Amino acid sequence: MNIKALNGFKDILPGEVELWQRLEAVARDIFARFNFFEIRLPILEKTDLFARAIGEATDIVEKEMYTFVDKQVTMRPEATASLLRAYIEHGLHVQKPVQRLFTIGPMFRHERPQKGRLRQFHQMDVEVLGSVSPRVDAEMMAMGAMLLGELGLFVSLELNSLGCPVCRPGFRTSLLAFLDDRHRALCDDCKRRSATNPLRVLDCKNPKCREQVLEAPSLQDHLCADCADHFRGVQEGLGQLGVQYSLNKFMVRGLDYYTRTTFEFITSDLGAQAAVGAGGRYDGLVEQLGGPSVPGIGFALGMERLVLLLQQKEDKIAVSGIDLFVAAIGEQSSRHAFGLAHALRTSGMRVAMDLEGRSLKSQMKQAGKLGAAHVLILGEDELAAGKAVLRNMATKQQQEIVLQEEGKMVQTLILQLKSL
RNA sequence: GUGAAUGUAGCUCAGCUGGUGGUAGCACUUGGUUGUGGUCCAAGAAGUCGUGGGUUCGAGUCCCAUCAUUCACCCCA
Repeated sequence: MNIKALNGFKDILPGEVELWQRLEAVARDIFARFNFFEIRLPILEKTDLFARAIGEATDIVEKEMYTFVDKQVTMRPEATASLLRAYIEHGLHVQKPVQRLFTIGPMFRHERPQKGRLRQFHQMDVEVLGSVSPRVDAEMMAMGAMLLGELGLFVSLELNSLGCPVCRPGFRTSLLAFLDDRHRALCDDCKRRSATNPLRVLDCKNPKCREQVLEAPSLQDHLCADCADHFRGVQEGLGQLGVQYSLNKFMVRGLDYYTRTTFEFITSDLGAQAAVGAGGRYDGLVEQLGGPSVPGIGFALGMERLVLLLQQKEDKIAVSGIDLFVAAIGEQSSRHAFGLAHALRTSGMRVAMDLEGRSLKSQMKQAGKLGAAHVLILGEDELAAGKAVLRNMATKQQQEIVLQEEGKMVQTLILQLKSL
């Protein structure tokens, strides 16, 4: 019986995990600069939460959720629903009129895995609740762009406005009329979509549909006065902050809750999984979930996809080395070194030693691989003479050190490591 | 859920029209240096050739099934 990880579930091993740590460190730094606070959320929620937030008719809810049917609970397929549930449950709108929150963690969707798409994947999710200001929208995108920029990634930003419950029905009607005229020319999926979710036809990848849809009415032309004002404000803000973007009238969202601003960070380097980050405004959602009437906007970054891009850059991540390797020869020395290494670690140093009784040569090799700055060699001869040899691995300089009682020895070594 | 490709050492891969599993690279262990790393050299260890059937004197190689992986569709971050 050979047990392997589940299809679509991955181990992140040493060597790759450093990239994840760097990604998270950069992200946390930038989120802090923009005054966002972390919130940690459970992975399991009532199934109903996702059905109501994401939309009963979406693919995610219809066929991709990991649900314990008997318990009516589901492993979260995205973060926004859980975050809003917590926001409402704890009355966060009362504590602050505008809440800026982020969360980082695994999400679960039962899809067929492929490049940049796993069944357990990780997102960094950022949300602002309580503001309708178009500057917030612009700021969110600027923050995303800054994050990607500081990671050294070149990703483009696409922007659209989906309108609101006031203007979208009108657009829908004219879109439906347009699609009806060309029903025959559409692919089978789009024939179905015309009935269920006509907006989706706009971003069908089938070339035939794309051609048909080129002349389709544009959402941007059907916005009501308020939405048009808002959309103008967003673009003005982006311009002021120097964020590069392009308008894409065909971009719609797969989740039902989006209104007005939607955007995607897109790369051409990941095959079919072009979106490394996406989000938008969801002004009615909090209320729809039983909370106060509070507007919101958020976006999520796909961490696997960002890590793939970082790997493609092939920047070598310097593995942070250790301070000291204690090399001992013989049982007596090894016993002495065992205690000394522990004392050094207690005082805050990164220390390694070999516990397998290997040759000095082998121990030196290990020290080299671990990136040890120094090696303390404790041989039988040295021990007998009450001494040890300290070697600087970079300069190859060595110097003798008189062995002392452990506490003093630690002090001496800390000083010597700086000077040698 | 649909389609295609691929499964040989821990990893990356050779292995032609069936004839004893590789002086292959990386990684690992040991040695060259009786006690000194990164380079170099040598040796060593490591495999039910995904699994199960079939064809054949003989299958890693051909056929069937099955499982897994990958890419794409779909969907999405």
